Amino acid sequence: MLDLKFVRENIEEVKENIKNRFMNVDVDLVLSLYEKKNELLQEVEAIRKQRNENAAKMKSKLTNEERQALIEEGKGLKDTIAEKEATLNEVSQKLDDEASRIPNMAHPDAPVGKEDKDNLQISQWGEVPKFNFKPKDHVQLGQDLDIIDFDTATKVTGPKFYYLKNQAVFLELALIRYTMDKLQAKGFTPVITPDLAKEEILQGIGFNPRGAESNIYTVEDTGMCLVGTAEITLGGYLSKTMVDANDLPIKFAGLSHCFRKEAGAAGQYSKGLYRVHQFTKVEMFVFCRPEESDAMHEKLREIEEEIFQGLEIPYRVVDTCTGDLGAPAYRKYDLEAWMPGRGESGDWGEVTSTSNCTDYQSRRLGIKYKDKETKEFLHMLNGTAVATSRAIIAVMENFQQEDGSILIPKQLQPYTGFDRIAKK
RNA sequence: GGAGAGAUGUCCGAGUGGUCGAAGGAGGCGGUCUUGAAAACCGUUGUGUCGAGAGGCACCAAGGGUUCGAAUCCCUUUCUCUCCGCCA
Repeated sequence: MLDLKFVRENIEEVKENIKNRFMNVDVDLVLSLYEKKNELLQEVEAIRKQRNENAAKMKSKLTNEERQALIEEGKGLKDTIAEKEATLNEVSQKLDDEASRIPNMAHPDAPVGKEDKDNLQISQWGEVPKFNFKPKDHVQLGQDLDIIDFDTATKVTGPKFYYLKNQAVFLELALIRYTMDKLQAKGFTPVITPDLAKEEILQGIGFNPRGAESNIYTVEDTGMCLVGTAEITLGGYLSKTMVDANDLPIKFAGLSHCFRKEAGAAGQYSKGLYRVHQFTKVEMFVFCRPEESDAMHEKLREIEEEIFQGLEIPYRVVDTCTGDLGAPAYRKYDLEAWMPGRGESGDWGEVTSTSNCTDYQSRRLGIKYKDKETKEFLHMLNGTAVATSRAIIAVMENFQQEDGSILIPKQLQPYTGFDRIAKK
């Protein structure tokens, strides 16, 4: 969440930012609650002071009457404090609810716009493949080669689940290992994270675990949720800690499953593996000094590009518009890979996304860094290294051959142990 | 899962319900001494929050409770250690 002092001093900028993001938050309500909370806080503290003074008086020798009088007075103070505190808690809770709905400020260069068509393409890499046959989509390929089974998953679990079989298993494992090796070489600490996390961590990261619009599965009676991304467990890793500035930047490469409800999402553009309830992802996560975060964000984007270049998959990079930024993001880049089976005759489909969330998450999670002069909230960034489901789509569809087989990108072959997936 | 012990500041470690934001030591920082260093000595050394400021309030694993008053008493939870059981 934003610093409320900042909100108080930059009311118009905050409102403008909310408008640019096409969100609806009542900033004036937040400010009036903030003011009210501070008033109540001061009242409560003034009475607590009286209580402390009253208690201090009783340290000295007193007559019974004097003592009794003080005790009576103390009892009265105690009741008053209890009442005031109850109101204070109520107001604080309301304030917290409202304030956490205010999104992060956006980078001044982030394009202003409402939806994905307003995103700004900033580069493109690779050649869109031209087939001298009609390319299949990955659903067809997966079925023909017996490597992905949606129908059985629907029977056993439900729609938007899948079994990977045969070589697809090794393709997924290869993508993970290929990515982990690259990231480890770049100084990221490899991590396999839990797939569940507490609600408070979700909220700190900026996810809303509750409500109809939530994309998150909650596990009944446990206070936990299935994570939608390792961003949650990696960001939560340092919650409530003070980091030594010399240890920054801290870089994690986290492998986890990702679970998303994806309610209502269906249709041609989300078919097959594209939008599923469970997938596997290697996520990059960085904690750094505020002054480093812009450069670090560019670095994460470059790493994502390097990974897809290594896979020889054509992609373009877009600078996400304000309306399409998640609430915690200050700026976001997406890589969209070419997917020959998408839409009528192929289309770009998002495969990675990297966000600089500045101190929006660290403030809520309580993650600071310290050096000689400073103790401040640090900046947190995340980026997809590889979401295996979508990477598998890109590999299958781009590398398909006329005979229905699929070639494996060169850099992946040492990890798969085979260079082609063909019909048995 | 069962039985027991414990959790205090950067670390070690004391703490009878009121004089405890917390003894003492170590470490850090500043200084005296020294050609320099060590030793010795002196001083200083938590965080958060509200407030323009003065200053206040909160925090002794976390959350509740008892009390005029809780680091100290009671309950719950978490974690650590020892022993037993179970287990991939």
